[in-house]
Amino acid sequence: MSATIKPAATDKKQAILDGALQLFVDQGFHGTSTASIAKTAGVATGTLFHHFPSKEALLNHLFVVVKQEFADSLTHSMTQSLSPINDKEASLEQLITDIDFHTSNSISADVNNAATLKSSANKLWQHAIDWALLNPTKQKFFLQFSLSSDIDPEIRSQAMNSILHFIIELIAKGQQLNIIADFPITLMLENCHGQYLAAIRYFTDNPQWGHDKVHREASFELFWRSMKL
Amino acid sequence: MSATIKPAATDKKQAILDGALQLFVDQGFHGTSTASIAKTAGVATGTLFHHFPSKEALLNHLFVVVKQEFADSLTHSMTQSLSPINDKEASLEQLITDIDFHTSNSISADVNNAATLKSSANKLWQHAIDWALLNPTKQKFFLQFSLSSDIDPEIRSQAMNSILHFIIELIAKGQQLNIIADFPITLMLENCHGQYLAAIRYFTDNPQWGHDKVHREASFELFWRSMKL
DNA sequence: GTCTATAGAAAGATAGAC
DNA sequence: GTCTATCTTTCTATAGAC
Repeated sequence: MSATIKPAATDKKQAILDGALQLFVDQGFHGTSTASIAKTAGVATGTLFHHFPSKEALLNHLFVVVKQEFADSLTHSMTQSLSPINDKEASLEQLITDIDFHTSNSISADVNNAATLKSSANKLWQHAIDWALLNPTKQKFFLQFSLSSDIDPEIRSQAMNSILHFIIELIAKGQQLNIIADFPITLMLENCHGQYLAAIRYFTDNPQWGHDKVHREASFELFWRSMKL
Repeated sequence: MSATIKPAATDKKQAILDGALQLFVDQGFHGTSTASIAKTAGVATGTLFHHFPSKEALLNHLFVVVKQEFADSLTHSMTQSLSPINDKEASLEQLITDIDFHTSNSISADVNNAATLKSSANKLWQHAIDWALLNPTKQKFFLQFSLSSDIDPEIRSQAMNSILHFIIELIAKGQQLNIIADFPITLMLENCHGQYLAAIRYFTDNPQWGHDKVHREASFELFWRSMKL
């Protein structure tokens, strides 16, 4: 339901995940019965418990899947815009390594100044907002369940760290280059996350400004002003 | 009821509210049974439904009470630090009016420059963080239920607007005085809210920095850099 | 106002046929 | 893999004594 083009949910397991996502967002976890999930997905309750051992397992699996989808979208946009030269898969780790050890290279020369780093950060920021606007239900799912006690703590911290890890490293490198302010890094990470959540809440609450250049750029400027040196 | 010293919960209604707050935060709304609330409060289930017509009504009442307590604490701190001269009750509306129409007065002279406005904003920011640190359960309650579909939408928007209204006006006045950047005001409000949530999440997750001057000032600096012109 | 006892509905999960 | 049917537990809310 949420993706633009999809090879039809011949798979009933996917239909269960899709239905659960929508119902969990609308009614909460405990407010949604397994019977209603099965009905929405067009399957029987027995089928749901064939694919997932329990209701909790279904929620945790859904959380990991959606977080991974978001992370993949971000990393994909970064490798596209920052390392189009490399024929091998250009990972974020590689970008960071470039900045760290080869500050006179051609690639890192592109990012080793404030103006270009700001431009790169802007692209990443705008892409993250685009993803939220294209996936409003998944975005609401994050807002509701990222802090929820319904998610297994291990699953949550694991999913969170894997996604935010590359942002931590980027901030650290920006500080070493004297481009990013040198406040405590975990505080800056939390602040970065908080400003992102605020931005997507604003744009989903006010869809008319979602593609307005002034508002989109303003949301990035607010973010960048707090981060830059 | 909520202040530091409390006349003991002789009132069973208050005991129900206290127990519900703790259990809703720990287990979620639908994850908490009315029986467990009554047991925690040391009363019978019949007593709970004598004071509240339904479980939903209990949650909504709790939401309004806690939000109001937070708002009262903020407004009280502002009237103390900004208008100690006035013998009449110094309201926020009055402060804003002072800035607006009497820019050459003695009171408004205190705030009609960037340095003093920054100092006032800092006091407000630090007080808001202190409140969250002194009331960790209520702070978690906000994080979990401010966006939850379990709260009646009318109750929520009413409670939110009444609290954030004076911040909206302060930002608007700061913009008129060319002290605050003139991005769209509702975007700035949402950003302000997001940065506050990020800060209290950081300090509750890392209690060791809760009273560290460097970290506390850093959290304000991050906020102020994005807001100032 | 507060309690005990319970009604009536709905929940998560399972068994077994196909 | 998917279904129907059902078991057992737990839930919200009420009734009525004190």
